[in-house]
Amino acid sequence: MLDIKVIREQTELVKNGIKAKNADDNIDAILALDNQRRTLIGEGETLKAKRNEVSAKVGQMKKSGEDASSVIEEMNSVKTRIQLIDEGLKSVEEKLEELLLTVPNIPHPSVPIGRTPDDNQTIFEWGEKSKNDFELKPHWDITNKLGIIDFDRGSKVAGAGFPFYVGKAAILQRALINFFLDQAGEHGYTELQAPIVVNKDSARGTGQIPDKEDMMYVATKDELYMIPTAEVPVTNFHRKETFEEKELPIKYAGYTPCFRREAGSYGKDVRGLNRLHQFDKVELVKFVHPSTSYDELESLRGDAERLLQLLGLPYRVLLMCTGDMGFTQTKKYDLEVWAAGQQKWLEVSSCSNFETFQARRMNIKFKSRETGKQEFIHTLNGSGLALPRIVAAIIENNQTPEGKVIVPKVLQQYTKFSVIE
RNA sequence: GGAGAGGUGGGUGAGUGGCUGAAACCAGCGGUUUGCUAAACCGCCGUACGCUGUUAAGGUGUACCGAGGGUUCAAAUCCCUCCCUCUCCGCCA
Repeated sequence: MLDIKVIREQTELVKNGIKAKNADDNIDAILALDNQRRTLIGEGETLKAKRNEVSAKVGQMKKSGEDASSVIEEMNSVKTRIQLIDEGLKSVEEKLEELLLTVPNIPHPSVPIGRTPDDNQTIFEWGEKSKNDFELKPHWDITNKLGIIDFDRGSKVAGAGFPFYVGKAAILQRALINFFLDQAGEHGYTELQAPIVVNKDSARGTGQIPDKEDMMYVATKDELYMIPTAEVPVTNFHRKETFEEKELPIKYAGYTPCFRREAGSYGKDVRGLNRLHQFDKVELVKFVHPSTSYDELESLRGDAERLLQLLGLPYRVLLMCTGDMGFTQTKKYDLEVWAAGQQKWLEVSSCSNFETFQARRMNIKFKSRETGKQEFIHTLNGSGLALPRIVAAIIENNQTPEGKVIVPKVLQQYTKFSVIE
C-alpha cells in the first residue's frame, strides 16, 4: 500500500509509476475520496469537541445539583449529527482503503521500463551450459525410467500437480532443503519454521489479498489460507511491531511447502516438475533500514546465487522490467537455472525489494535514532531456492548416457549416495 | 469440545460512568551534583489522524485501555459478539 500523502503530494510520480507497470490507475478517484474524508473528519471533530466540552459541563452541573436537562436535550441533536457524519466517514474510508489496496507499488528508477518479459534485462550469466555428446532427456523421462517421481499416483491421491517423490528423489529433496537452510544459517539468517496456513490479515499484509486471491487454496470453514510461499507467514511474523534501529537488519530463512492453484496454466509449462500445485521452497526474508534496502537486495541476490554456484548449475540473472515485475515490488531480480534436457531456463528464485509497501500494510516500523520518530522499515525477500525446478535441473544437467543422475558434490554429505540409478 | 479466570502505556500494575490519555513504581532520555562510577534530586518520557505552521520547531483538535458493535449528554469503566492468554476436564499426533 502506498502512502496517501505521497499520492496526494507527488501525484504525477505515482501515476507514471503505475503506468510503467502496465496497470490502470484510479488515482483521481482516490484523491476525491481523500478530500471527502478530510472534510468529514473536520466536521465530525468539531462536533465532537463541542460534545466533550458540554459533557464536562453537564458533569459539573449535576455535581452542583443544577438541572442539566435542557443542555442534554440540546446535545441530542449534536449526537445525531455526529452519528450521521461518522457513518458517512466510515463508508468513505472503506472505499478509500479498497481502492488504495489496488494501487501497485511504484518501480525504482533503476528498473528498466518495459511491457513484456522480452524487455527484461539479462545482467549476469554463470556456468557452462553443456558439453555432452549424447542426447539429453527432459527430467520426466529420466524420473519415469528411474521410478523416483510418481505423477500418476499423485494425481490419484490429490490431483494433477501433486506428485510423490519416491526413494532417492525424496532424499535428494530433503538434502537440498537441509543444504539451503544450512547455507542460510551460515550467512546470518535465523531459521524459522512457520505455519503453512495463515489468516486473512496475514494474507493481506504481504499483498496476496486482494490482488492475488485466486492463487491460494482456502480452507473456507476456518477462513485459513494455505500459503503460496513462506514469505507470507515469515514476513507477518513481525506484523504490528516496532524495532529499535540498532536491531536492523533482521534476516530469516524459512522452509515450507507452498501451495498454488495456478489457475489458467497449461501446456508444456506444466510438464513434469516445471509447475506444481504443491512444492517445497526455502525463502529468505529481510527486515531492513530504508537507507540500506537496495544494498540488501544485492546481497540477498548473492545469497541465492551462491547456492546455484555451489550446486554447479548454470544460471542467469534477469533484472525484471517495470511491466513484468509484479504488484508489490519496486525492484526484482529473477534467477533462472538452465535445464539442459528441455533446453530451457527455469525460474528458481525471485529476489525483490518492497520498500515500505508491505510494511505499511503490516504496520512494521522502527524508531529512528536521528529523528526519534517511528518510520516504516523496508522488507525484502527472495527464494533460496525453489526445490522442484532445482531437482529438475540437477536431473537434466547431471544425467549420464545410461540415464543415471550424478548427485552434486555438496549434497552428497546429505544424501549419503552419489548417483541415482 | 466443556467449565472457569483474565486481556490497561516499553514492563509491573492502579483504576466499576464525568475531575483519567490514564496513578504509582521500574526501565529509557535530558539535566544538576560528582575526581570517575554509583547514589540522590529535578525535568521529560505512547501512537495515529485532522487543522494550523515554510514539506521546520511548535500549537490545536479528535481517536485509541485485545478487536468490533451497542447503551448514554458523557464509557478503560455498563451491555453484546468475536479474538487471544491462563487454569481445570475431555480428546489426541
